Amino acid sequence: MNQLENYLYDPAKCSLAESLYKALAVVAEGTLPPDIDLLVCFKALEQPPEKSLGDYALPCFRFAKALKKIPNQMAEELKRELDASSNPWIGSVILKGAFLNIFTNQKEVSKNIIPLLINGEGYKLLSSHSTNNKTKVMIEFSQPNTHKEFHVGHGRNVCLGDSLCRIFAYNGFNVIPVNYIGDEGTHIAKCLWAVEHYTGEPLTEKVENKAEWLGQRYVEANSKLKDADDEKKIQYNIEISAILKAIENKSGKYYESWKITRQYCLDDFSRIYNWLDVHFEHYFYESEVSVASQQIVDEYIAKSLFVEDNGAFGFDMSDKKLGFFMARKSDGSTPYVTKDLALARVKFNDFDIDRSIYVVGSEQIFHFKQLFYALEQMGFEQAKKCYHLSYGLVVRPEGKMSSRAGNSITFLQLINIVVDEVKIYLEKYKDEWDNARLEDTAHKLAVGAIKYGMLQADPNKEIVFDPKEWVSFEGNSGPYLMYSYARTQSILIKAKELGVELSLAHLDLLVHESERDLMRHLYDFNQTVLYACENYKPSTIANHLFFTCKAYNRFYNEVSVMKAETEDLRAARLALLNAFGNTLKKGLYLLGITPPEKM
RNA sequence: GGAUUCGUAGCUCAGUUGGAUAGAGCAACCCCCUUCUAAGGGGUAGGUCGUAGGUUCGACUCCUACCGAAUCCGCCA
Repeated sequence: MNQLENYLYDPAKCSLAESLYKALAVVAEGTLPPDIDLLVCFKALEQPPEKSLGDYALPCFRFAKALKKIPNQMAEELKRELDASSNPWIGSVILKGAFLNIFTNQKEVSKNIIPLLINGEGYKLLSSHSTNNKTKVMIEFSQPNTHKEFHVGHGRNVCLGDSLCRIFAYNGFNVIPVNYIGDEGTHIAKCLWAVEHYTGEPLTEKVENKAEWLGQRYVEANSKLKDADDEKKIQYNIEISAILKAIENKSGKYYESWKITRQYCLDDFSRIYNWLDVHFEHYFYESEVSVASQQIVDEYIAKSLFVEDNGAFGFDMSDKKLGFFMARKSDGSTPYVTKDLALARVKFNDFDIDRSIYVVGSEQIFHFKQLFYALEQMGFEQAKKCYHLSYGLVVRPEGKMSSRAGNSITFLQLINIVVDEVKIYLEKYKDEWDNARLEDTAHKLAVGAIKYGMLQADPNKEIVFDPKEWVSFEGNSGPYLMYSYARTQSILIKAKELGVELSLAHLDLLVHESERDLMRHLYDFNQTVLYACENYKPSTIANHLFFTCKAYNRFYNEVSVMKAETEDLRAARLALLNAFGNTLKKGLYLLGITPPEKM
């Protein structure tokens, strides 16, 4: 049984796998080939393409081949053995060609799943994994640059990273969420340069959104530079370079201005994270690691791992088709990749982590290949446990989003668009609810709409940002899932008013097709979260929840809970409803979403 | 030239690690609120899974080539 240790969240499949293994041994007359073990049996059990076919499907081709039998005959013999196994999970086994379709014993399923989802034990099955408990995983995400716009693309990163943290924690890992703020570099010098030389009005207390204002100055600086003729360009770059130096030397008026403006931006980030209910355990800052990164370069020049090339220093990786990893520019400053080396060392040494995950856009795939290879060559064992979760850009229907083209949308603008739309829907409650409740519900709905929109797509696909779709709350959307949740709560409230209690005594009455289907979706929840964790894909949870909600809403329409035919059936349906509500809430939590109780 | 991702219905996307007849949501058309929230449910229509080969009992899934879209590859992060 120890082979299936990691799969105990699915007792039915584990049990079926054992019966299958025994059945195979009988069919093989004692000697099974070594490549057929319990795990192979477990993985051979699949889901049929249609639920009317059964709960588990077993294609027999592979076993037939291994035991040198005809597939159809193999299936027949296995059916005979499974029928004789008296496994309580097996309802019936249907033979169809070389496929065996297994219907589980519904009584056993409902008995083993619904109580666990009601008392919460079902959600702890993955977290008890002992290996994961000992593994410290640092997940770095968000990494915003100060003095730059925080646009919707940055929002996708935050949603992804935060959800990943929750998913890893659910799977029992020791998770450390960290941020890495880009508070140093040319972009800041450019911003301050524009403020100093080319802005009519200085930054005062009167400016309402200071971070946004600074972001606009950065954009301004870029267009100024782009439009300048060659002579001007040289002059501008000298001015910018001087500002950069001043900041790095930590003295003078630009340093003072950096401190103040930097804080404005950090405050702005905090507001966004709070609104999103995203929290970090630790913040790293680029400005903290620049000194260490210079030392690293010296250290590895001395060890002759880094070599000089055209006045710059770096690591020649051309034999690995990774080009030249530049660690020090010819002017002596360090590019961001070098700071990543220094930061990785801090993570490994000071935080003693086992795994390191970087949530960064797909345009940096090449850089992370270089970085991980460099870390490996520098002797860090953990380099093998580094993973770059890359994700696609957020683009506009007409193409790439860019500040210059005037089609970029800041994350705050998105928030406002969605909040406004949500409030229109909530108008129906304006006489019933006080303002605080209206605001709170609007906030939850807007967060859910945005996060679901960001997470429902596969990470490495681009998201086409169309504002119209982000405020459409029908079908596959965050509000649809939250609405499904609210529907469970209103029934539970009604039940409470009437003094009706749920009961686990008559779960075997849940035989309606919509009930069976919903139960199956609940049963698959843990499997989905495990898959999402192993593949770094919150999107699979989002999709599974969507289909679970579809099953629930069908159930909702096809049968009545409170007006069930008998009291026993009503109590059983309340239990199923409760199990669904809990699971949906837990699933939404893993996406970073808190649903309102009523909407 | 090198690295990487994507191509599935008119549009936006799923497809649980190679399984059976390809799945949703928008948009279109038709039904269902005196019944637990219609931000809901059901139905109709819509497909040569970019193209061509290969691997095998079986390929949207894996391999190769090509076509198309995008990103990155020494002084921006």
